[in-house]
Amino acid sequence: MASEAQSAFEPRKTPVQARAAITVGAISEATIQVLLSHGADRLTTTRVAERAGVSVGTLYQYYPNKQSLLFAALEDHLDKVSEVVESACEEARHKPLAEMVKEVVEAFVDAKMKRPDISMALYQIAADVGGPALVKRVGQRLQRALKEMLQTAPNTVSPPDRFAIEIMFAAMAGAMRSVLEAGAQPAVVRKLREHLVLLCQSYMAAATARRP
Amino acid sequence: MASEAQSAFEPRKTPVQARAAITVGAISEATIQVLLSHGADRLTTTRVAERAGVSVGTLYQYYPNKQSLLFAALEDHLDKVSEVVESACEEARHKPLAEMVKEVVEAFVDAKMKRPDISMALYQIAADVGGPALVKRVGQRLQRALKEMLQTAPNTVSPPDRFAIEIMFAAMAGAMRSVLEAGAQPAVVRKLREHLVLLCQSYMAAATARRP
Amino acid sequence: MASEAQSAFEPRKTPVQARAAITVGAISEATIQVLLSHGADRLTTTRVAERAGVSVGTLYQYYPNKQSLLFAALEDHLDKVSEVVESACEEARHKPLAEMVKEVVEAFVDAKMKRPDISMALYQIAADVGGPALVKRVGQRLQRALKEMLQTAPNTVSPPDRFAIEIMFAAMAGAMRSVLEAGAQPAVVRKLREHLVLLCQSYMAAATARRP
Amino acid sequence: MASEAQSAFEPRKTPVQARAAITVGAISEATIQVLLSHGADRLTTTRVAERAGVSVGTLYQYYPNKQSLLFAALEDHLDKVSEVVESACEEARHKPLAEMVKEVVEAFVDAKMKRPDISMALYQIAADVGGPALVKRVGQRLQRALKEMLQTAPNTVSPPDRFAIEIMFAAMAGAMRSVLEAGAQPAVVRKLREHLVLLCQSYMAAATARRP
DNA sequence: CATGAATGAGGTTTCATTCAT
DNA sequence: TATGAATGAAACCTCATTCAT
Repeated sequence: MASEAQSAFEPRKTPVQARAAITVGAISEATIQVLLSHGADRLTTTRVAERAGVSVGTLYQYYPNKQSLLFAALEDHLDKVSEVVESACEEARHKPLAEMVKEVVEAFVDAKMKRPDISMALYQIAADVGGPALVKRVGQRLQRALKEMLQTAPNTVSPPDRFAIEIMFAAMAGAMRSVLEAGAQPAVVRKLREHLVLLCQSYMAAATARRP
Repeated sequence: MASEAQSAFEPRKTPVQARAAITVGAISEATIQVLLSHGADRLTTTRVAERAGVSVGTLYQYYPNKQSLLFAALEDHLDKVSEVVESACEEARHKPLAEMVKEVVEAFVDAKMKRPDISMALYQIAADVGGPALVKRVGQRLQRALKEMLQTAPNTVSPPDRFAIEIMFAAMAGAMRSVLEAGAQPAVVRKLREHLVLLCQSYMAAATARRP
Repeated sequence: MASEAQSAFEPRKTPVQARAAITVGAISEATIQVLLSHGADRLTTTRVAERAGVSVGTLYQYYPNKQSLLFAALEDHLDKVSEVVESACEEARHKPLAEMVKEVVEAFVDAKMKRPDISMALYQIAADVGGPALVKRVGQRLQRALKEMLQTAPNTVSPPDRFAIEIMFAAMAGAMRSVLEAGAQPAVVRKLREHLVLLCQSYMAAATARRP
Repeated sequence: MASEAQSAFEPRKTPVQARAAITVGAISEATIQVLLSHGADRLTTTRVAERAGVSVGTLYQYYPNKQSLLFAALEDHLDKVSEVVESACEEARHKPLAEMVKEVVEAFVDAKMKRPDISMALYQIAADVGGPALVKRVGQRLQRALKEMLQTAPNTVSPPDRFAIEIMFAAMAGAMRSVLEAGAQPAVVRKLREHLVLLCQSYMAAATARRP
């Protein structure tokens, strides 16, 4: 059901020769580079190909159109972040609620802020490329991981519901975006980390029914 | 033929200027309409002019370029929201912290969700048009209002600092964006309102030092 | 019912200013010129615009795409030929059958061979541009004219039926095409004229039931 | 490994050559298939190769370029039709004129209408691929066969001249094309057969000087 | 002032063809 | 010989912006 909506974005062919795999990697890398150095509206397929050291034609052998190229870049990034957060969720199971939240939030912030430039660059294109749909999909994946983790919290009668988790997730994402767009100074990022932990802890605590 | 029947008490607005105001309004309105009906990437200056019932040339007499057109639309929207929130801040002074937060958050949500279509449409263009800078400017205005309000909270040793307010603001914005992009069903919006109140209240409480 | 199938080919706007009318004429003319001088596969929209002394953008103000440009050229030509044949049909009413056929066939040949270069050039594009559909439409118009003329033939019990007329028409067109593609030497064209008259006369006579 | 188990009596075709023949056949077939399923302007060499189950590279080992590919398809078709008509001409020698014409015309119509889809598909490419020249060559071959046949007609002083034959041939071709492009309904094709016989008979009769 | 025709740089995309593996 | 990845010229088309009327 997701595939039909985005078939126009799916990569065109899977490389079978070694050379092809290298080419795809180079194009993918170049997409980010161009996004960073020229900005979203000066990103042209020709420029990306140039930067990747291939011809435009080659680019179009692997991506059916410009959107799919950007879509893939966004997807890659979100997948990486997702994996990190999912791992954190698994690691934190059965720990006290506050601990859980702390570890997951810190993992999220660290993953997103590892390459602030890329994170920011991708905000530029998200709107044009079906970003919201993609974010939603990834969000659901993470929310499931969060939910399962929270169910293992000790001394809990009923953990926060789906919606609370969704809100928390969106709130974090919003705060990070705001900081990124303000320049993401390391000192600020450190404070953000602390504050988001506090914010999420207090919200989760408020949304959880505890055993007396 | 331009100044017939003009009372001496009316503001010194010549018919020409009055017509100009109408034209600007129409263009501004048309910008949103086109954004809604065609999407950001099919918004052309010609189309906007058409929709507004004027010629492109006329459009360019009021806006130096396309960006300024979009920028103005975004600014308008943010200004309206700001005003609402600022009023709420003034009204809520000296009330208990939880009350304060509740009233302001609800005002914010209501203002933003009054025309969900417009809010969403503007997300599409924010990235291309210096949105972040504008949001930052408006954000600072609101944060000042919030800060001043919070300083009047009773039984408080030290109110939340600038950064906490900023985070809270960004978190709210992020959560609202998420709900908007998911379709903004009225029922969901109601739940959002409640949850954001809870989120902000618990966060503000955690970030405030209280008198024992 | 014809318009829906070809809406993509219809001109984009009707010129309202005098300048625009000149422009459209120039583009139309240039289309034929380029077709003659470069051939169908070297006809590019840029080249046509160049030849017309305007920019590509201007061309696209009046024709939504390349096809519509070629379609218009073909339509123009067929319309002109149609008018000539229709007039001939009206003039020839009530004359003896052989006379009728002679006059109409000669009118057709003359109209088509007036600018053999254009006729030939258009064969090149007919296939790509929905030519058959257009030819069919024009054909029906002419067949109606022929039919009405034939009904006025003296000493006739029943004139040739629709199908015979259609065949005759297609046969003439085929023979002319063949001669055009062979170079359309004037001497050959003269012989063609005579032979087509003979062919059509004998076929029509054979397909007509006469009063004894 | 290329020459195992080869009987001394079989033609000196190495397996490699045999495979080549199969490949060429497959490509040729694929060309028509693609023409039918995608249309002339979406026929690409890669697509043809894919359909034939070989790689583009292989295609280019048998055909120096795209044109030659299409040219070969057209030539094949015309050759098949020619053979049929030539046989009919030989069979019909010495029969009465009307009989001759009837048999040849019917053979022609049947040959062309055996695979109406292929006939139509080839119209699409004829213009781009030197069709006229090819048609002329094939036409001359058939006209010679027709002429020789007509010279054997009994009770004839002078048979129709070259030009009359050419015209008749082109007229038939035109009429068939028209019917094909209108859909080639079987019932229509049957009527076409009858009418073309009539048309050609009456024209040939008119163009022949008979013994009194 | 308004109009809308004209501009043209520049973007996306295709596809015949080549050649290293 | 077969493969299919790579090439890149060249086509189509858009749209922000200008300026004569």
